[in-house]
Amino acid sequence: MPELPEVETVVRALRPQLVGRTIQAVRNRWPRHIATPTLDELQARIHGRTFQAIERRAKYIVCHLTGKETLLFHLKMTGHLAVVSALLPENKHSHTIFSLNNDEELRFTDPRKFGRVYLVANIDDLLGGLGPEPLLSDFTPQLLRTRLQKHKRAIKPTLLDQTVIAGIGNIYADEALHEARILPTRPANSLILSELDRLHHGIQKVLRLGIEREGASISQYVKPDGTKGDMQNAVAVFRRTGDVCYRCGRVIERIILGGRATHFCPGCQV
DNA sequence: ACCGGAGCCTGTTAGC
DNA sequence: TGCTAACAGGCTCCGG
Repeated sequence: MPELPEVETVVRALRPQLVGRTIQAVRNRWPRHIATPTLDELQARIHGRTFQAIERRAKYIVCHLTGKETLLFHLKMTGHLAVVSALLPENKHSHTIFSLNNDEELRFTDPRKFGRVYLVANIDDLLGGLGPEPLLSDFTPQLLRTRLQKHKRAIKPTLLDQTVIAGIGNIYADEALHEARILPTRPANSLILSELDRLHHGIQKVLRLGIEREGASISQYVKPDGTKGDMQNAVAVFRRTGDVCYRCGRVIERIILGGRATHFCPGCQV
């Protein structure tokens, strides 16, 4: 399930393969894969454009093209992007394929069909409502406090709200709360200053660890080259239900919170 | 304004 | 063992 570290890993892999390449054609075998505009308009607007820069914003992959167009991808649950030889046999779930000017193709494959392609002239239309990037310097404990004070619902689903903080998903929310020793059921606006400091530190620590380990290959996620990340071997609580906490020895529990599986240690998270 | 739940999807897993 | 039903969850939309 690609979250900030997984998407960052994908961006870092794709960047040297795509920057400077020109899109010659687009093929699509499932029209709803393209969220905006229509397939016809996408093809008309994208033909002949060159990748100038590729970056990540929240869980979006943002490709700046010549002509002030921006191509974006969201992998959602099972999306996979890779640059491969045009001779490689196609996967039946490769819904949208971009032919490049070097006998390679950028293929967006997604069995679950949650992922989407966007082409926009103004990225703020799509990204304007997102919360701050948790690894940038302007994300301070004070900013975290300001963002969380507005919400009285549980801290775990609040961390998943992309308008509050951008990029955190189910794995890293559970991991950050464990790192910070905070129960996921705590109301977001109930955290005291010392807890906010720990949570700020915990969020950054687990996200940086996830990037360093090139993502968590839990369920479907693999890197663009098809190999696994390593973060699944470094989680403290996620899907460790029934195992002992490395920090205090109590048994990890699993509850449903905000409709999401939530893993925590009842011994050291309060 | 805020919040919880449904819906989107299909491969994988759990349970009978 | 083999089948079916439940589950997985990021995000948007809708209704309370």
